[in-house]
Amino acid sequence: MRVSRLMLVTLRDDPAEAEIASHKLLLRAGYMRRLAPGIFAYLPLLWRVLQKVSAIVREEMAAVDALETLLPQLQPADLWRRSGRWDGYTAGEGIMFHLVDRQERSLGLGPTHEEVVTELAADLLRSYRQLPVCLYQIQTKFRDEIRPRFGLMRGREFIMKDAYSFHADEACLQRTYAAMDRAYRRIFERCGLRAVAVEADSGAIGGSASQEFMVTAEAGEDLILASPDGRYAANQERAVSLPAASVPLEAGPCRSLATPGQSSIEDLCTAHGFDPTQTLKVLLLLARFAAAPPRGVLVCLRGDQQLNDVKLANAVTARCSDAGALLEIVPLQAEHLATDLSGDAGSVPFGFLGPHLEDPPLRNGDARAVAVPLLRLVDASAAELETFVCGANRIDAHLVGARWGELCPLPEVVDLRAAQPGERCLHDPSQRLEAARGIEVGHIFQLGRKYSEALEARFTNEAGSDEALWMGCYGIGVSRLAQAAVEQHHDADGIRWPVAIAPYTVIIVIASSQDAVQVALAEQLYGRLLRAGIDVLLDDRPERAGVKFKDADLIGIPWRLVVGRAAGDGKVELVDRSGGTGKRELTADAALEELVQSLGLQVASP
RNA sequence: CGGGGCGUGGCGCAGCUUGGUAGCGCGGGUGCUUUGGGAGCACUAGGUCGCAGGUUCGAAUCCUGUCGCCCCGACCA
Repeated sequence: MRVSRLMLVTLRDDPAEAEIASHKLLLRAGYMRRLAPGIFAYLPLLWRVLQKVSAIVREEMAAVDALETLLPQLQPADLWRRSGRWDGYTAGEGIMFHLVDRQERSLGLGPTHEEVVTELAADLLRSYRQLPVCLYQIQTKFRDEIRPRFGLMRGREFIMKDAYSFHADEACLQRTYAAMDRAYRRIFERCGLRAVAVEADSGAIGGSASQEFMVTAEAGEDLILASPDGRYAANQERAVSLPAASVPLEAGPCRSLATPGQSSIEDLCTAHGFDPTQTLKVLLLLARFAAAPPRGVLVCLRGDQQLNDVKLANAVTARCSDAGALLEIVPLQAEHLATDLSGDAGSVPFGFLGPHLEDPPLRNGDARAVAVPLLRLVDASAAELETFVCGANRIDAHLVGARWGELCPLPEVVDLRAAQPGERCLHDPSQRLEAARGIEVGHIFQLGRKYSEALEARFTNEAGSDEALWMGCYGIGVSRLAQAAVEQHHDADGIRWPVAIAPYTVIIVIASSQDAVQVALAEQLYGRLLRAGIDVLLDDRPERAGVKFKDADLIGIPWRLVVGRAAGDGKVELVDRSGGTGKRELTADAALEELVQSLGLQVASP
């Protein structure tokens, strides 16, 4: 391709709309344009990158016998109602774009395809003899993100590869899951990305095991915690660790302590010389559901620990399975008691809560007081305390030396604390978690039978009886991956694409387009590279050399061939954009030979 | 949705405090010169200052409302 015909528009200044390097560069270098928040036009250069990524994905999917397909993006609401996800995906902070058609039918614009593909499986898969199968597609997904950000990092319309596998039993699912894990590692490696696999929360997709693939980059939205020995890595949402040991509280009977105005752990410890690890943090929260009234949740953590919202949401969801989708969990405020629970706002001593807080007495319609049970959970860090300091459930008072069992029964113990960098690992307490930031570019799940049971996707097993399919699903954010690559591969001058996903592999720069000798040699090289099957750009624009060098650096073509002063002697310069071999003057043939060889191709004769 | 910031030629910005009818850099076009790291000179096209009200003799500037965009939080490939 000739640059003069490429519709290349590069910008000298950083666009005001972009914050992070990759977003700025993709805009500046003419790869994309924003149409609306989270909605982008992929310009020809970027489309080539996306095609190259897709080609690698297709090869690796083929290698694990996945079948490419293309599923509908307009999806009937009924299908989503049957899986139980319609409300969660459309109401409240749901992310599904949805609409009503002229026949008054509700439709959603596909944010993901578990429902559609499971419906297909229910129709097509009847016998264990057909299993396992894996379908995938590379397609635009629509998600009404609460806050689109950073260009392609979090778009409302983006390209995703999503794959779904179906199995006769869990062991088979696990084999495919493992094969996908390996395929994903190959994909990211072939794309030239440094990526790490981490244990992950399954989120709204559901299912059991899941693993994310993170491209490490400072601009990443996720925090990864990993052990130095490489044996453990997890998203902080999911990560587990050993908290620091607590400082034992001096022995003695449980006593009351006046703590006027000391409603925070910090105030309490400062005033009385307690260590935060000796205290109990008691949080009163309100969980809202799609299909049930709100419910109060009482959570106990050790005073120095932080609540992990994701773990809590999972715990609440698991214990309120008939309440419909969990919409949100918010700190319970005094006004909630009256408005959401019809309770008495004065009855809860906020700031001085203890685990023995009674269920809030509520006024029913007939004015009789009824106690609505709180969902009570305790984190292991708090459950392990022999004695502790906690709120007395009276304003301006705490208890010192309280014990589980004496004060109140120990609530259900659940892991609810946020692991932090520097904490000891479970698998080897001599290892301490290290933090890194990452961009999630892939996520694989063992879904189990969640969708197949809901949508009655059943098959006949070897024994002749009917059973629900086992499922897995596997996603890669193709457009996000492209931007993540830029985030990981750029310098002060512009993008430095890995060769495998660069829009073009080589750019021939004619230093002086007025020089007939240079033009002739450049054209000859251009033809030979084209014939060798190399993706080559010829910068034939009547610009000064400096402009072309700047643009070549900015758009990030891995190899630059400069046809300049030495063209008369048949010599050119070969420049490696990643800086590997620097700038060298070679004969045209030698340069071509080297290029072709480094790219593993056959040289074409003049 | 809550908190913060910003809307001025295609892009990046100044002007607004203290109202007087719009400016700089880049980019576009034409010509001459230049020609290996975003050239110089000259000429030129292009903006009802997000929108709507209001105050005023007069509004980019002051007031009210409204819309849009960006950043921080909930969301996720």
